[in-house]
Amino acid sequence: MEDVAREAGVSGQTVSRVVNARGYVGAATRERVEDAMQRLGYRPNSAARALRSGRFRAIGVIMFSFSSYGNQRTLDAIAVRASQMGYALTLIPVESSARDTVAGAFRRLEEHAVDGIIIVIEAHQLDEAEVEIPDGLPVVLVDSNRGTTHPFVDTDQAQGARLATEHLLDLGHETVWHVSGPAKSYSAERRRDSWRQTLEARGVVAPEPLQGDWSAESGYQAGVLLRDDDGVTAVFAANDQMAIGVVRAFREAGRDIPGDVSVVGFDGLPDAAQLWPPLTTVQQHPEKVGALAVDALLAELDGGERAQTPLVGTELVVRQSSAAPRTSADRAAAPASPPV
Amino acid sequence: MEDVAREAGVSGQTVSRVVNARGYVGAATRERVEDAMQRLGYRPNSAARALRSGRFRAIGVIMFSFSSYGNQRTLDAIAVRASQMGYALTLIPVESSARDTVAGAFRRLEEHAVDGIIIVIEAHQLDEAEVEIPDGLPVVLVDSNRGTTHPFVDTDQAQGARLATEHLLDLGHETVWHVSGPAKSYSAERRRDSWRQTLEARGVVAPEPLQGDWSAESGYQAGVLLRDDDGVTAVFAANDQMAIGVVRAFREAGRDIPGDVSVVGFDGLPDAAQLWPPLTTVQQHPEKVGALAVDALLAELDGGERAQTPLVGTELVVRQSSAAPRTSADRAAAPASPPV
DNA sequence: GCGCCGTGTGTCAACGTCAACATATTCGAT
DNA sequence: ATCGAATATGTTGACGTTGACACACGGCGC
Repeated sequence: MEDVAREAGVSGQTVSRVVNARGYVGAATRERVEDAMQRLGYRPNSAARALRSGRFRAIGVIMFSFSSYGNQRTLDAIAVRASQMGYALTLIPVESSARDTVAGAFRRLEEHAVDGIIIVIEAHQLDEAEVEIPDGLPVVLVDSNRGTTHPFVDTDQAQGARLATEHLLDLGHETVWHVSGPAKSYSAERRRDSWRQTLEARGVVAPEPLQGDWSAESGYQAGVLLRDDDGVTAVFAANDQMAIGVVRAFREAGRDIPGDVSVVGFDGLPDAAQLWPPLTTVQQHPEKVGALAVDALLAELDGGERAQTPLVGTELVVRQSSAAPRTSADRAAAPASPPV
Repeated sequence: MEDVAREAGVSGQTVSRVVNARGYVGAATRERVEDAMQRLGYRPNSAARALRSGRFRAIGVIMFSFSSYGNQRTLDAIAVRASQMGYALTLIPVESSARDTVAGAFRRLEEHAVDGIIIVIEAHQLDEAEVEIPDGLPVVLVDSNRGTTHPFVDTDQAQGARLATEHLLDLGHETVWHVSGPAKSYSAERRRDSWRQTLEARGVVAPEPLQGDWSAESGYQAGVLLRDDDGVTAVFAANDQMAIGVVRAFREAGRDIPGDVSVVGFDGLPDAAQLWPPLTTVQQHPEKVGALAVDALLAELDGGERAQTPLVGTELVVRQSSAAPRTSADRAAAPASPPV
């Protein structure tokens, strides 16, 4: 900065004023300074700026590595929104929920230069990690309901699961089986609870849910358990990947999708439409979740007020993996042939 | 820091020495200081540190938002490795390759506190953006071959494409069709070139490749064009998503995979094994790419030497979407029925 | 007994920026 | 002609940390 000031024949303060467009600067002077900045390739030093102002214009994100597609998209959206708002994003990956790992992430983040933190980790895993969230920094939680102490943003899991379950019931299926996500997952819990409630509201008995771990492999294993039971005609998988595994299991046993069994997923993976058969799924909007999380954090930062954030809605996308169940007459007529 | 010093009855400098474990500090004093830090919840201020030392202990990553699965994984690996090495990661998303967008990303990154930059953007898109990479900062490129000016790290695209093509030829297919990635993509280009060379090395004429854009949808469209030609018995798609689309197209027309047509992908999506049929693919290792990129950058940072980084190898994973072609006898015997 | 080295601690200045204040100039209103 | 407001620029100090240097003390070898 000093060099620029000398080059332009002004004081450092004037350079500062030009850079920040604050206060009065003569037009000619401004031009001279801008010229000098250009020539010398001057870039303001953010460290000094941060030191002076106490603001870093950076947001920290704590997130599991190897995260789900949805979380990756959320991160992406957070990055985009933060960038729009002139904030940088500092990413702190956490490899497991082991307590010291998560705690270590917080420590690193505290030392690093951030004005606030967005945590994209399942609530239960957070609980498990027994992390005390530092109080100096504003925090927003995603995918979590530790809502009493910090604002949180999330998809409306319950609504989505209801849409999926009702869709299958409306098609005429007597009941709907469920392949749920891992026990520790808050989202999985919400989807499972909502599925059960939806069935019960219709006076239908909910079968015992099978538990997966979000992976297609676990969906396949659940499908293997289900496929030998002829009574199973409709399966709601808690995410698209597990739905893929379920489909594979049934197909492998020669049971047709959706002829013999309807399968609905959850997530809205972009490729779900191109699977064979194209997968009926609940479309999430992680990009909205990410943007809302940033907005909520910035609101806390600026105003100090706790932003009230609504849950982000989902939509059912009906494709070809779900259909009305075969009547017993159908079944006799066409044992197991692929549809067009 | 001042408070801690007062609390412990020492000077600020001694506190600094304790924090950084540098220089001589008496055992009793150290303990007193550590105690005081604990009590007061002292955290060193990174801005001041950076200002003083000129080092930020942070790495910037420039990457397209909505990036491919592979790049997401690479980012993840970069984050993990950087974190291990005590570096924070600053993520700068770029929404399009429009010149000012990318240039803007650089500017933001220069202003922000980073010691070096890793760029995860296709080389051609970089070229197009006509970005001059700033010379003050060490830069490592991923997914690119602008190798003359900066070190670069990448998957061995050519080797992978060769594996896939040779696999199909070895199964007995007369030739191999190819659904390539977008024209602007360096990876796509390398995979296509290698596919062609492999065919020519075997004295086989390469059919005209079809061009997709990495999406399953585009793979489907390519598949629609191919499926009516009975001569097509083997397709190598430049990524798994397009392979999914290709499979759907053939299935939709009643042509069996792998009975009538073999399909091989590229990427090693974790769910590829659970597709129906499980997809033969070329397994990449983005986690290695990310780690190497960080290592190369840190080597530049510390030593100033240009790290020599090898290409990261791939492996062919043979699953059930590829098989020997039917002989004409087979074809007459079993027109189009699903395998187990 | 003298000087020297190793150890432990304090003082000072500087990193680059910007808020606060001080100063200088111009111009219109009285 | 004088004053005050608006405009334009300079000076100073402080943000929190740490490197350079200075100082103080005890033990060792000669």
